[in-house]
Amino acid sequence: MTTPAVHPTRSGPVTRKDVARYAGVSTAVVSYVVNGGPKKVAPATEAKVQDAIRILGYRPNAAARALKLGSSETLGLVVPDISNPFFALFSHAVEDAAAALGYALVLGNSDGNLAKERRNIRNLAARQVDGVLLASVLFEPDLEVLETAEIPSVLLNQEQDAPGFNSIGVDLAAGARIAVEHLIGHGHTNIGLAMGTNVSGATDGREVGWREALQEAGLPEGPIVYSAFTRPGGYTAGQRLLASVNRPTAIFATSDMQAIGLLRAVHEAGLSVPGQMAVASFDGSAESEYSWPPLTTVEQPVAAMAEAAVAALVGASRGEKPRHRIFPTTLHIRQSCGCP
Amino acid sequence: MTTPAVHPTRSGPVTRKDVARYAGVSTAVVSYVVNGGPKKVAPATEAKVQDAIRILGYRPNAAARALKLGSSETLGLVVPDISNPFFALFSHAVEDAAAALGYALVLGNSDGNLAKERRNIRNLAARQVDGVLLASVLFEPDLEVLETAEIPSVLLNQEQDAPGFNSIGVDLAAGARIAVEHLIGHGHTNIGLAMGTNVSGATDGREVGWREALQEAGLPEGPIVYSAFTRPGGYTAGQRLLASVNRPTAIFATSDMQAIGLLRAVHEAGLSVPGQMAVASFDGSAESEYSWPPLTTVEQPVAAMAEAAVAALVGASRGEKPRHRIFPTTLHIRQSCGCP
DNA sequence: GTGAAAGCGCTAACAC
DNA sequence: GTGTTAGCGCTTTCAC
Repeated sequence: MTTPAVHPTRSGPVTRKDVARYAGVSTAVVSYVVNGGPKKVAPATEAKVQDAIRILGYRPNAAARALKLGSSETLGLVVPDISNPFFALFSHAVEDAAAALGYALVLGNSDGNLAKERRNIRNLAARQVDGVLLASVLFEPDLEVLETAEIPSVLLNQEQDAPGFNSIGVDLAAGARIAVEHLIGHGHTNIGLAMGTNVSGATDGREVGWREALQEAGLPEGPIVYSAFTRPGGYTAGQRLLASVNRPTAIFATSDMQAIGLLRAVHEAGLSVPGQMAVASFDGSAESEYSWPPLTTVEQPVAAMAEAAVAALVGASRGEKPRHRIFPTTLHIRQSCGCP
Repeated sequence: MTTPAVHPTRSGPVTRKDVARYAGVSTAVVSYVVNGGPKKVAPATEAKVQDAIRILGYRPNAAARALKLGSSETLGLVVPDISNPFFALFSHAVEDAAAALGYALVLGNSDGNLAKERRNIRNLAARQVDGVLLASVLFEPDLEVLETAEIPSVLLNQEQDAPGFNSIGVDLAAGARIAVEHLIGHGHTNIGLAMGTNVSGATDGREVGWREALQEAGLPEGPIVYSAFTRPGGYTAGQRLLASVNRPTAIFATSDMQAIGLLRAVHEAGLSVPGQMAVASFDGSAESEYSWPPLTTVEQPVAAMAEAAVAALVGASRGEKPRHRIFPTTLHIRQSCGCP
């Protein structure tokens, strides 16, 4: 319980000037106290100012500060869809990392729509955000908007290096490989792939990893089905995979959401998981732990990536060079693969 | 493909002054063009200005505008946890509604922590957001922070009216009632409740609705288990409900996430759903559609609520009175209840 | 240790 | 239809 703030009788918000007058000091001193610098203030004066601030209920005006300083202490995050659990998790981690550094986070959804993505970026730039984190709807993002926006940025979910840009991603191929190798370890010889589709035509690292693991084990390629990185996408992928002429006994899905959809298709077909169909997936979202059966999944180090992304942005305003960072994944073993 | 912007040779960002000089007009005219008012501009002049803007790559400085206007055209959203699918969905809807009105959305997670919730609100207030949407960690939110912040606000997930505040909620009791009535319609006479817990002690409307439906049907109350509104919470609730002396044949869970956790507990116990245990839940999140079996759930009109919340905030700055709005829910019938 | 004042980029009232 | 200008609240240099 703190003493309730007594509001000033005069109208309008309390400014630094009011505080100065009340405390009997200049506005500069109020600034020194509020910001802890750049000048020292006598303890007695400081106390007076603090009192005035509390009594008047003064809150600094961030817009004025942003105007003066040229920095809004705000970061922008543009994702295809915040209600995708992976991006929701990521957003949370980004918000944590940003808040720890005193930055607020402005959120924008692009809904898988390039025009909307661009609009979001431009909007953020106009709002003087100090940096933007972009999970593009494109596999190879449209760097021009970012360039003309002249704003520090980090490309998220980015496996390939984009020179001149900060980027962050996971080692998709390595992650897929450990998952598929694990499935192979369970004795499967026909392992299908439920591959999510990108807007671009480039081959996703997860497809590469799946293929590599199979090759190294001297196994033939199982059936591949391409569909969206979503629950419905996984559902139809599952249906098609189950209908394929050489039906696999195990499937690697490139996202947890696809795996969830796939699980539904498998259950509907009356097959048991992992008995008649083993499944492994990618992302490590919370949802994967409570599916039936719980999913064996390749976990992305979301918190670490978010921290690195925010750090890169904050570093960029200090003149640090853009760089490309790839994070390792870890296999989270649960029951869908056949482990007890 | 648009003509690439030619950047000015001089350093620093382009201001309205640069545009004015380049176009050979005054800064006022640039403002009139950019804002489409308040004065009319001759078509020829307007064209010149537009050209200058494009050529110089001018972007208005939102901080300056916010300072001048006293409005940042930004809304704040504080939720317990954006990675909770329900809040993720809600956030998306809020962002859509805000963007449609030209507002950006600043996101804050309170992580179920009251101190953090308060810090978020104060932070948003300092940033001159035009309003905050608060999904409090408390059942009866701490209105003092909001009051002293002197900022328009809407309380989300708020069943009860908080005089002087905008609030929005769903009719929890009615929603629970239709779900439980549906379960009763399937012939169940022993229906348990997996009730999520609030920080406050007030009785949740969903508990009321469950009880009412049972009473009206002349049925005895089934077992109740209280636990968190989460997947793990639902999981332990499920385990306890299954272990109860008079094990129910159907359970109503107060959130989809609880139901997902509950489903896992039921599956682990080797019971079939809905055969040996029927389930219905609350929220209508995307996850509920792809559980096994798909959940019969009470859907909240998230988009409508988000729009209303944003409208209330924008209305508040125009002097509209705060009001309390309750939205109806709809039962989404899938298979977990026993329907084919 | 403290204060006066310039100026960040923008809007809009007012003058022409 | 266009231009001039005061001032939004803040930071910080420079003088005291």
